Amino acid sequence: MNLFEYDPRQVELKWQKVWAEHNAFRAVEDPSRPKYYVLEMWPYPSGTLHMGHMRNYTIGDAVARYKRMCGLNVLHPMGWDSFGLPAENAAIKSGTAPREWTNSNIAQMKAVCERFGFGYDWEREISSCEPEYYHWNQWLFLRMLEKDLAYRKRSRVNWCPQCQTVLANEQVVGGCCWRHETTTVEPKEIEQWFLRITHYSDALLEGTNELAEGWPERVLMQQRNWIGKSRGTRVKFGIAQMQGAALEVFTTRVDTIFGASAIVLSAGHPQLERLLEGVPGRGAIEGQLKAMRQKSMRAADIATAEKEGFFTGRFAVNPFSGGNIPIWVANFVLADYGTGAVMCVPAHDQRDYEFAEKYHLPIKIVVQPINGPPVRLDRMSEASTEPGKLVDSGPYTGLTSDEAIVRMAADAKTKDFGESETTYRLKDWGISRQRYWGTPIPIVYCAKDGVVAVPDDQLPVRLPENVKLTGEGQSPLASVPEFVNTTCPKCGGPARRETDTMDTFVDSSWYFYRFTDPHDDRAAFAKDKAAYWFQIDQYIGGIEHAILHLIYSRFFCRVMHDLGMVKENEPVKRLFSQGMVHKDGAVMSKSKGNVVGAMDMADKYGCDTARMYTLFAAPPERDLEWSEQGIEGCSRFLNKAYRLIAKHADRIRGVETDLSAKTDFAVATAKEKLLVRKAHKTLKRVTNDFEVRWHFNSSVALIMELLNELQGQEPLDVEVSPMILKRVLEILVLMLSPITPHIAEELWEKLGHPTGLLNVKWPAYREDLTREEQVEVIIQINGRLRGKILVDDGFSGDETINQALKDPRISVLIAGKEIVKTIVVPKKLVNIVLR
RNA sequence: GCGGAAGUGGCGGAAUUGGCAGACGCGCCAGCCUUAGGAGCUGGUGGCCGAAAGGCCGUAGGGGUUCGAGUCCCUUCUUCCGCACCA
Repeated sequence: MNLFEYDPRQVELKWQKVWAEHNAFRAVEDPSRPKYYVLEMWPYPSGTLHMGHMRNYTIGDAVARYKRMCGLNVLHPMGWDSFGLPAENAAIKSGTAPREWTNSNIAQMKAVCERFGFGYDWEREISSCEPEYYHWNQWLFLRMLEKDLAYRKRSRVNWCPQCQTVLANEQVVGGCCWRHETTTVEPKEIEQWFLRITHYSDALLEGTNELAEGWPERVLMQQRNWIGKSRGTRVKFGIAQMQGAALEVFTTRVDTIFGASAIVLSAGHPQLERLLEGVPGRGAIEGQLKAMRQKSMRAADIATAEKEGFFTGRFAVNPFSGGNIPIWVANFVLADYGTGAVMCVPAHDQRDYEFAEKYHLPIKIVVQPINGPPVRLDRMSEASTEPGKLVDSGPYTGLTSDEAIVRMAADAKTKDFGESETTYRLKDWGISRQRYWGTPIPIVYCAKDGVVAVPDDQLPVRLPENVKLTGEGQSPLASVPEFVNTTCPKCGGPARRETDTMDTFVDSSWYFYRFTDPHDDRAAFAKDKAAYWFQIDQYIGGIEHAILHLIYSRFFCRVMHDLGMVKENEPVKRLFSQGMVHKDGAVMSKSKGNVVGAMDMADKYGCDTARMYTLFAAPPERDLEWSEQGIEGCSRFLNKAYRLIAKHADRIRGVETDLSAKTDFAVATAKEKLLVRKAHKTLKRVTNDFEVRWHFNSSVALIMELLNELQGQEPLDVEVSPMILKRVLEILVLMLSPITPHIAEELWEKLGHPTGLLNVKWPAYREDLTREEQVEVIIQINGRLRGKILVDDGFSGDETINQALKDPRISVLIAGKEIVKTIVVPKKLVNIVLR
């Protein structure tokens, strides 16, 4: 083989073998060393991987390798989020058992990860569909049950007719299934298991402030939005001619209650049936109600739908004013927020205003601005929503909105018709799924003892294999008698197992803890191991998990904290969301048919090239357009680097270098100084890119520049000592090593280091070696570039100005003009302001 | 509608703290080498004027602050993302 020819495949296999032999990426707890836990979100094993998937892991691996070089004890594990619908769907379609299908996909994906040389500690590999893992899902569920954080209730759920299962609120997007965007979610009433995430509503909200330093603002914003905390007042309205009956409304603006001209209920309000009893014209009203309920199904146009409503025939009594106002039903009131009923104050709420205009409800102004002209009914074209001073509001007239809200809530409380209240949009997390391929919920139903938890020593409740999957009807497990029929742990009598399985988001809510102690068969994880590795120093994943996965994970962390299992309140210190990979202008995806296969790229260019291009094509947070021509550039670069080092290898191989030794610049040639400065300047900026900026695209560009400089200074065996050349090339190779680790190892060896890169430190740049003896200073006249001069590095401002004024070109331009002032930025520029 | 991010050559992008706009790469042009090139090497490549030196214009549009603005402020437009009757 030609020694000057770079053969990626051969180089990559060679070094992957060496790493494997040395267990190079095994992480071991070591309290004497600082740790660094870097994690990419574990993937669902869907089969082959394309370059869109690889970006995440490439970023993570570069960071892990860099941190390792900096001397940190790095934990960088990988596992498989291997429960979930696709395996089951594949089974229905092709008859392959879900476990078989899943494990074959895992094998494929692992092969890609290995092919790309990602430095994972494979001894810590976990897979959520294995009983060794889901055992602890069940165990955690039982702990939550004990703490009343898991409970069962009959409730209306979001049912996806395609998935044939229940969806969490988070899995409903615009009224449709998150996985079937054209399938409208239907409401259905069934018994469900819930996790009481709302117990932590405030904690999770408060926690976002603590995360502000390390998490992207938009993720925190989405989470705050999702929690949707709102302070207001709950007020009970009596109902005319119905003794003892009452309707509750929730409002943030109780100060406007004297302006209420109706109570408006959602079409799904539970009290509607009762209200309509004995109302004249009931039949017609129920017809309207039915029509509205059907219409509200069509979720797509809920947002844009015009406000519609009808009068129920009943009146409510305003507890503050004693006045009677009509009770309406309208499509713009949400059933599952607040109390599902609102007071309609047209003058001070835009929606109410529009509604009142349409149905000619009275509009009464009860709040006037503190500053500015008063609002007048005859000039009103929209609601006046600003707080102000109350008018026409009985005993509260004259108070400010803020004062009134406090006073009214207190009065309502005293007179027992309301109180101040905080509501959240966040709902408890329904985890029951009528599916097979998930964690069995460890519960038994006994005729005598009712709902009974499976005792810890009977865990895991194993998912039976060889289950016939049809995709129809209810939970597949219900049709497996060996599974369903069991004995009650309490009384020993016959009992039935719960046949629903857990939402797979349960699996991913705590998996990162399992990585700290992946094979523990007595506990989910050992407390001291988790304590050593946690928090996750850097978590990397797609923005699509901004709400679901990340808020559930935060919830689980808090639960485990309260169970005394972990120290921290938040599992993830820093979160990074990488951009998506596009091809031909669209996100790379199997369904769009624009995927670039990861293995194909590794075969064609080598994985180092593919990794490098992934980092080079765009900064990591931005979307990246994959270009076949673009990757060629990286391929060329690595070839050039290889050739250059191979060419000079003989001359420098045996030379001793010491990267920390002081270079004696006094005897250095101009060429040597130039190369050393370029190397250290590059090193300084690349270090900064890795430490703070995370702009690996710029790191790659800088390394390319350094190579260009080396090439430009050929012949490098003239006026460059072997020692200096070797040192510069070493810096180049070390900077490459987190990005393109295989070729870096190979080149490191060529430079005369037989023991590999695994224990080599990231080089420290030396500030003194980045400095030039002379610096170029630009000269501006009136802010326009008019010349450049070289000045000594140590020059003062005055000396610089003097030299600038002496410059022949400048002196011509300023001749005969008056210098108003000069601005000097040392080592950068002089600006001479004329006239 | 509300909130957020962004807009720089033919393309991906660089410019770290208000200080040489376009680094680096792709593409393109010219040359060298070669039996050959989807290899390698050298040079050029924002627009306009000019033989050149050089000049003018230029970071979505308009305005402002400043000696100096891609960067800060105001405003308009466009794109992407999030929320979308949350009472």
